[in-house]
Amino acid sequence: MGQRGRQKGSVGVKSKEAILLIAAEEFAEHGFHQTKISTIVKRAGFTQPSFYLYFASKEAIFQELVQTFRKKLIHLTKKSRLETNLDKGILPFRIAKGLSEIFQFFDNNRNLTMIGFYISDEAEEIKRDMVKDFTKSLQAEQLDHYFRQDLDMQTVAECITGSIERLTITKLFTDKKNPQQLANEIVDIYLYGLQNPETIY
Amino acid sequence: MGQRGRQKGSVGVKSKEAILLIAAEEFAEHGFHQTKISTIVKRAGFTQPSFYLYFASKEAIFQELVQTFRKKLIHLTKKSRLETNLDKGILPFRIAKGLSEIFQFFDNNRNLTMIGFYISDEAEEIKRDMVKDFTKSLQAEQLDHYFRQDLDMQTVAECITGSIERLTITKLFTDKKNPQQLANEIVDIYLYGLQNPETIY
Amino acid sequence: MGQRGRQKGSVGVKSKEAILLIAAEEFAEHGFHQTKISTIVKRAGFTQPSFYLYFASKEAIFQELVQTFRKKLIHLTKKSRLETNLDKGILPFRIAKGLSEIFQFFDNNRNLTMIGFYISDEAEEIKRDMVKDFTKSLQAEQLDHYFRQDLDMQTVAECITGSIERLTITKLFTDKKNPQQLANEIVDIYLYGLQNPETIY
Amino acid sequence: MGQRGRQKGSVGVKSKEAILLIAAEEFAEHGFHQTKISTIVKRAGFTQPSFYLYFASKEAIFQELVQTFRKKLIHLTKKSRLETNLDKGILPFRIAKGLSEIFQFFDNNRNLTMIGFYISDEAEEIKRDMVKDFTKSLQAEQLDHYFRQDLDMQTVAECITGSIERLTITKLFTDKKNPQQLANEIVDIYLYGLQNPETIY
DNA sequence: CATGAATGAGGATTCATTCAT
DNA sequence: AATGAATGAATCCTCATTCAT
Repeated sequence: MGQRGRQKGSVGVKSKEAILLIAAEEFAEHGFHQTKISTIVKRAGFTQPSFYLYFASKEAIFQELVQTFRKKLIHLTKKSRLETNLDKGILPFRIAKGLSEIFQFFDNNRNLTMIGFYISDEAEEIKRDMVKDFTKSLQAEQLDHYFRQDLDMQTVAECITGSIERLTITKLFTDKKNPQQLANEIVDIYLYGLQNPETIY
Repeated sequence: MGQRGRQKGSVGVKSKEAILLIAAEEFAEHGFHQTKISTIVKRAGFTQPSFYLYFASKEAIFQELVQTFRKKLIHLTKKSRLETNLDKGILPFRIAKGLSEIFQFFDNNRNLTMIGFYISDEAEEIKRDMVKDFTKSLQAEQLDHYFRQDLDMQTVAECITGSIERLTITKLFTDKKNPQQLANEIVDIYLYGLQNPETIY
Repeated sequence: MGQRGRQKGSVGVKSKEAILLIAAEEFAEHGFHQTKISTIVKRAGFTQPSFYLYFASKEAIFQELVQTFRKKLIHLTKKSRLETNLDKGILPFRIAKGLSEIFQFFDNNRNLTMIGFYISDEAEEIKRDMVKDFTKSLQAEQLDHYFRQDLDMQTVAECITGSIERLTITKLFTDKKNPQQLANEIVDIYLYGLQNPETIY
Repeated sequence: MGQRGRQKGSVGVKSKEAILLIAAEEFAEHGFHQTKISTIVKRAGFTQPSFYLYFASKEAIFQELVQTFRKKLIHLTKKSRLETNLDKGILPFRIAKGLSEIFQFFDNNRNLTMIGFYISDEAEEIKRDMVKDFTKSLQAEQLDHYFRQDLDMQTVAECITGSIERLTITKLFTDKKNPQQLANEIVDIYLYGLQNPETIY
């Protein structure tokens, strides 16, 4: 049991990765319950027992995909923060870059994103982490008086996260807009608001 | 079969509603696949065949709940539009009222909302309708120069919808904020943006 | 789950009993692991799901059989003790009667005995209880000086239990000797020993 | 296939014996069906195919262990008989010695005994042989008038075998009594019986 | 209006065993 | 002498659904 998945040869590694790849497709398209191991395995050119050579259960492979997504996302966040510290660019550009990277990452990992950000039970937790992260950044800028003092930055973070969530599905994954565009638009909307500055009330 | 659902007797109606109520709870909490008819029926104090007296299948009862949600939401939207036309109040207030009513509706119909807005396959379509609706309103105000001319109002509508989606789950259903508060905050954020107006770059 | 097996109608009860009966045969003949639910159910004229209408699992039905055996055996023991107290007959006769009843019970419940006394994991425990019971009786007689003072009555009880175990398989279940005969022989052997009283060393 | 088991190299022999040793442990503890080749092989530090280098199947290795037990037991019996013939000691001592040797053998080969005497299908046959052996000896002594004439010596042999069976499990393998003690007690019980010789009825 | 009883169809998982190297 | 990789063949179990009453 603990032995599972510790193959050393390259053939086994490849088989495992082939299964993971197809599993990601299946889970992304059909969700957890409607995805059948038999289908995954058949598509990968194996028989059912082979699956259990590499994964302990259906839950296990799903978790592996979720964790992969999560780790990559965390890595992205960390990297982003480091760069941010060094970066001397102006604020909107910096924010846009961060968002753009997220969209880019989602775009490059569509199946994984579907699984980790939408389908899995951990999706909520993952988003919570994202919100936490956003909140911290936003609050920092708020302290620096870049942002309005009267806003609840956690609510703002939730809003932005929700916007990302939606735009990813409706614009990014439908190939209607690219990561950069989406990032720019979000920044534009959230930074300056809808109100026409020329209109006076 | 053609007979199904045409019960007129009050006993049957009550039974059906009891089942619907519990089904909503179960679907909302466990999702479609993990909800078992046996559980619903047991909780409602019936036996399995009784279920099929009122609903053609598991899909059917789920659909019935989704449609109930959808109709109510459409009704809300229509009512809102009618009132809006008559309403002569200033814009932010009017928008906030519309949002508040949505949140209020979600709050009053938590299980139904979970099902129709989050769990069902139609959720996407329902949100699309909501986005369409928002887009129309936003574009109207844009034409009236209340809103900035350079914004893609469909994207804005997606953003707002995503924000509602998230805040409903994280703030409304956790009883952290009430409908009015959430509506006000959204309006505040989207209308005026994050940028501190006093800070000049 | 907790509901399983609580059928009220007589048909269900009969079905359950039919399954139990055949299951006893199968388990007795093939042991736990080699007994297949599919076989039991097929022989009983049902399909697999019906099995789970009455029993939670393969383990569950096996346990039910074991417990039935155990309860019956305990009941026998208790009854035997009560009668013993009233009985004023001479000792050997009383012992023989008790043993005879055990053999009779085993003979009347061959499959159940195979399961509870030989196959199940609880067999050891059941025998331990039997040994405990015998030990108590034997020690009582020892205190009354009917039996030799220098014997470890627990060992004697183990010996008798082992003898019963073996004779049941080799003589009783092969129809070579009947319960009464076996009981008498055991009494004769254990009470008076092998040694020829006429031979002097 | 024809090659199997004919290894001459010392490495192979050692590997085979290592596997046999561990297999004995596993079979003794978990029985035939619950013992997994994968476990045996893992514990022995090999991979599954290596197993089939030495044994044709799971049944085969089990049989090998059973046969080892059986041969050793037969050897013991033969030796015992030879010695017996030469032995001029008095009867009870001789019998006790024989029993003691059996218990000693069981004690020295616990796993093998569990397998051959309790778990295997051949256990019955092996016990039958033991009974046959005992019967012959007992009948010889009966002819010599050392034992009572009115006893069915085969039944006695069954009883003794059952007693051995039980005491081995409950007293010997639990380290509560040693081979010599057990042998003496059995002789004492079976030879002289339970009845208090001083009590007259 | 309601139920006791039963099932069709499928899906995850296990394990002994083998092939190619 | 040994192994990485793979599989055939089962087996338990679940759940929506239906039939006869």
